[in-house]
Amino acid sequence: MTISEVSKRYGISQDTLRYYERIGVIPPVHRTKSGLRDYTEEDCGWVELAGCMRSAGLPLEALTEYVRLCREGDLTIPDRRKLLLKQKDILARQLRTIQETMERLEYKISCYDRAMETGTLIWD
Amino acid sequence: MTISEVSKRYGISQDTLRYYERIGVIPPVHRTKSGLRDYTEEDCGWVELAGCMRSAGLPLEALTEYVRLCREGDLTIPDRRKLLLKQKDILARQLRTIQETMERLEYKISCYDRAMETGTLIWD
DNA sequence: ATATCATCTGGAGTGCACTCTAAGTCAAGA
DNA sequence: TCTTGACTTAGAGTGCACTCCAGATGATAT
Repeated sequence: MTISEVSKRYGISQDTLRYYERIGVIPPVHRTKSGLRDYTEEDCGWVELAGCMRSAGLPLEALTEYVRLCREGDLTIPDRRKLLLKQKDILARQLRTIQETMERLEYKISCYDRAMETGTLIWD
Repeated sequence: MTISEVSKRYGISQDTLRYYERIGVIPPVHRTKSGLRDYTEEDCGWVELAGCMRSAGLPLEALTEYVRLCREGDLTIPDRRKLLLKQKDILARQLRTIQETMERLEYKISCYDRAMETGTLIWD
């Protein structure tokens, strides 16, 4: 699979795919004899994981560290588990923050709804 | 209220408070005769709102635009409502993304849990 | 009055995550 | 074979949201 195909498949730019590989967010990608990237399904799996984690806002650093541990072998399984647990906790906190902010927005929107009906803006 | 008190109260650095005011994320803050910032409760309300929206990851641009509309008067109420609705939709999408990523992380963590018990890592 | 600490402004610097550029190599069709 | 378009690298540039700095002024305690 070429880089342009992978780019389209996951909605990640070619530049970003090369960048991710360069800094270790994904492991080195398989190449053709002439040096062109030729993504295997496994390579694609790493791209998809990176895209998933990034879309949730997790930092590239956490991904590079995870990839590093995976490449080091089974002895790092407890460390990998701990790393993922930490990122999950970060997301759980972010989830609550977003929920609170959404409620806040919904309240303000409802005030504007009423204001547009009655012509009077009543606040907080 | 001094800037250092507001900084402590909301966990936002003094530099950031000045920056937010400068670019219009909050309206101009009341000053003492000698030019020092002297936050009223209303000023604090804007700071708190900015902190809330930022903690959820909304861009400063949306906040400056909202503040600009508020300062323009009641005619902008429909625009303000629309703006908040748009930000709420962005958060709703982000919420789903985070939930999906958390499920993904939970699955991987459960695989590692099993691997640490049985000594065998079974994937996807 | 003086020393010390907080605050002020304008502008420069930082970190993150891309994103673009230049100059070169590779591959497929006419 | 030639041309066109995709791909390669290293390195520079961008946008966002701060964050820091220098030099000046204000406020407070001795």
